[in-house]
Amino acid sequence: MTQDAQVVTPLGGRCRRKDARPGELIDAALDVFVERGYAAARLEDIAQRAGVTKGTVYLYFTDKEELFEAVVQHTLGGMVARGHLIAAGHTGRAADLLREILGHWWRDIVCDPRASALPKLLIAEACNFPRLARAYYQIVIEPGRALLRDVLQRGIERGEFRPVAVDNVVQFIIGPLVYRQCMQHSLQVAVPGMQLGDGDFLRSFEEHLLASLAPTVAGTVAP
Amino acid sequence: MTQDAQVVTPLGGRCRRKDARPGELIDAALDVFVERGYAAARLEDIAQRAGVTKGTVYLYFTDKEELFEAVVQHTLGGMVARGHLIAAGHTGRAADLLREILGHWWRDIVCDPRASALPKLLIAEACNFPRLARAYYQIVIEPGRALLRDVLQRGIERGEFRPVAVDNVVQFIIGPLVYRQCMQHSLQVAVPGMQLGDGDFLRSFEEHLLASLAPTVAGTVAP
Amino acid sequence: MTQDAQVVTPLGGRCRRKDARPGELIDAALDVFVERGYAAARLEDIAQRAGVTKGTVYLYFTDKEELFEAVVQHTLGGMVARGHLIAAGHTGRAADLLREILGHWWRDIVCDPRASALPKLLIAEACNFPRLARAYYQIVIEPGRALLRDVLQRGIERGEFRPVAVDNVVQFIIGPLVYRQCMQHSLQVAVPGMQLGDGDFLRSFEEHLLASLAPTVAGTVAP
Amino acid sequence: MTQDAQVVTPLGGRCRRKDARPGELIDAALDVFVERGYAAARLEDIAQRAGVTKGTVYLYFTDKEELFEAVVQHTLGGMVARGHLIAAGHTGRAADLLREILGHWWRDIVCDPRASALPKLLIAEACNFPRLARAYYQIVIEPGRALLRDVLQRGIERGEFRPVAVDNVVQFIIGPLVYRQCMQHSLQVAVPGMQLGDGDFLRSFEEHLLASLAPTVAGTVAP
DNA sequence: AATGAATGAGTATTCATTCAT
DNA sequence: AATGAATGAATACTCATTCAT
Repeated sequence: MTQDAQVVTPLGGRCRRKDARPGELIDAALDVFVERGYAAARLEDIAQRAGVTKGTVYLYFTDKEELFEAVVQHTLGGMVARGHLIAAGHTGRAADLLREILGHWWRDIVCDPRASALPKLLIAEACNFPRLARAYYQIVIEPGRALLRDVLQRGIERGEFRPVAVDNVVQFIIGPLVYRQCMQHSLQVAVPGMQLGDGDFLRSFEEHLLASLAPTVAGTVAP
Repeated sequence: MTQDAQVVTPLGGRCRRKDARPGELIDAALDVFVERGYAAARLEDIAQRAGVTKGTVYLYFTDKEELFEAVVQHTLGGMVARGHLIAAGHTGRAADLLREILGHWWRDIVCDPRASALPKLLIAEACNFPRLARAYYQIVIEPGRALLRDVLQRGIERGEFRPVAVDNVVQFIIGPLVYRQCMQHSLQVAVPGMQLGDGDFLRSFEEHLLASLAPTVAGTVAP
Repeated sequence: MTQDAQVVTPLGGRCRRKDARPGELIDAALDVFVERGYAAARLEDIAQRAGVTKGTVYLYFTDKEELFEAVVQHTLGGMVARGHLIAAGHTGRAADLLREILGHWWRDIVCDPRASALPKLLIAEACNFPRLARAYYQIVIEPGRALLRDVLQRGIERGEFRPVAVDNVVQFIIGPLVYRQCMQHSLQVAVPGMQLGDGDFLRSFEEHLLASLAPTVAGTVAP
Repeated sequence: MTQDAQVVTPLGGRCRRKDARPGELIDAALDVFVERGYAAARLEDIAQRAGVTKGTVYLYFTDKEELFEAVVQHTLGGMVARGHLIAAGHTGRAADLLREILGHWWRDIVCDPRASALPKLLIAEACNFPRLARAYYQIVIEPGRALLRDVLQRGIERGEFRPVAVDNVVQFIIGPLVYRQCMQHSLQVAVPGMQLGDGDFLRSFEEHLLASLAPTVAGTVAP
């Protein structure tokens, strides 16, 4: 009853009640899982970061595994929609679309300290959480690839890009960005001076990709 | 001959193999670390797979952590050194040198089901074992980057490559390969049908890089 | 009343006794340490004797060593303090004060089968637990010596005692009592018939000390 | 065969052969047992200090317990004989005999870093090695007490000492010296600045005892 | 006689999970 | 709904002991 004071939040904002708890726990858990990895993450740390005690976690999640899965599922949701919307509404040049998609990836995910952390988690735990791995594959990876495949194919069909092995090039696009995300949340934390390229990474990367995709006048590329 | 007497142990039980043991333990440890992850790997399992008991591990390594370091050092330490040798002895075109280095990386690491697993391990555990992360950085990452930087710079100086932001391009080279290695040991294990590109990945990648690096006749690249 | 609800636990199982637990654990630990010695004392035995399980010990003490320190502090910490209080409030003859202090030592420590066991423990483990040894020195030994030093000095200044080498005589006072305590918990346990003097030890000891400290008419003491 | 070089020692002294081994091991073991206590003493350290390897210890002693018992038995031997010889041959004043005995105890045992260490060991381990405790009692303690008892009784009979409770006074003589020996090998090792009296301990002690034993002219001792 | 590689039982410590309040 | 005291299974590490050489 005395607690009701909390429900009436002075700022009129979101009040701390049981409805908010799962989200707060998921938030806190994401942080800790990312920092420590699944095995080393302690329920007590997660609870503390969410401002509750260990026991409370079990009111919302049956065990650590379920919490982990909820964290991933919840964080995954926001990562997909945008790309498809962008592609669907785009009518201009394929290069511009590619740039736009990369720009969004960069700003919304790579630069977001929370969103950028998921790949590391999934790479580390996929074998122990195959169900999660499959969800991630279906929700993030396959749609993401399809998106990039479409862009490349569109560009090739229009003669904007040279004909390349689309599925492979998709990996060349995904690889450097995911690699960077992983490093941000692993080695770079442990090795203080470590750099991940020399500034303006996104611009460099766009240029790199478009240079590679540019149609050649003659077959001058590779011997 | 003298060695054979030791290797072919008549009795399955205790046998003296002081010279061979560290290697056998490192081998077994690599397997178990890759399968289970560092934290979940039990010293007893590692020992058992090496055909010894727990205690024996501590005759050769002071720690679980030291064993892990030995695994990394032993598995990848030599690889980068070999790359530098190749580069040092190379006098031909930078593109050929790049191809040669990528070929070695591909065949000796990416295609080796054990060596290819280490980046995933390191990414997963770097935050919890900073000492290990720093060792990996010094043994593998920094030398590897330096190697690729040299190749690129050599190509640019000779006019074989266009002038690019070297440190970034190094990441574009490393990214797709490490990403592939990570996938091989995580999602691909959990998602049966998952593909990592459509065949001839290495050839595609070489072509992709060289196309991007090729000097442009005019500024035709990107607006 | 509110406390009683906790103390009388209806179910033998889990009950919350946060306030009482540390004391119960210290009690149990003293027993086990005395019986087995520090190294041979198993945390599990201590826990069991306190009616809890292993894990519970770690809710209250970070370490076996810290538990040991708590045992020493709790068992002897108050005793010396009491001695100082007695000395501070004493205005009569030094001999009487000395008798009073010895009486307390005798009744509260030598005759307490648990408190009397600590010197033996400390003597046995000091080399392996220097931190503990230093704590014991500061909590028990140095204050105890200071107390006796004061009494002797007071007696000498007042002419009640002859002038003696105070620091040495302090050892002559401590020695027989600590020696007796050690024997009670070692040889006397193993050698059934062993005697530690012939009754009325305390009275004898007081007389012995006061006879030695008595001022001499002439220098008749030693040739 | 090449080893024979060891047998022919250049200095003509005691050569290292199997006959000497047990003694060397006992020597080394005494050191380590005293430093660490029985439980914390590692067979490997003992072996190393004796210049052999762990396995060798088991050629001479069936296990750690037997080695410990051998150490104590062996060291005990030297501690008894002298005192009795002195007493047997003494015809002068009891005080002089007491002084002589204390002097020998002081110089041969208290000041000998090896011999002085036994009491600590036995006090610490008597409960776990009752057989040893009984041996120590019979070989050292009881004869030692008897010796002191005789001296005191002789002094009392001759009127050199006042009539005291002999068995108690024996403890007052033994206590400070044994206490000192224990401290030398325990707290004093761990607490660097610790002092055990202020110099000339032996002289002080003799004086202290003789002052206490001196016959009183009148009943001036204690009320 | 000596070695030292190998063993494996034993224990302090951690942490996910439970449940009385 | 929330707490936090209590649990107990799990594991890294130590060291006395064995035995093939």
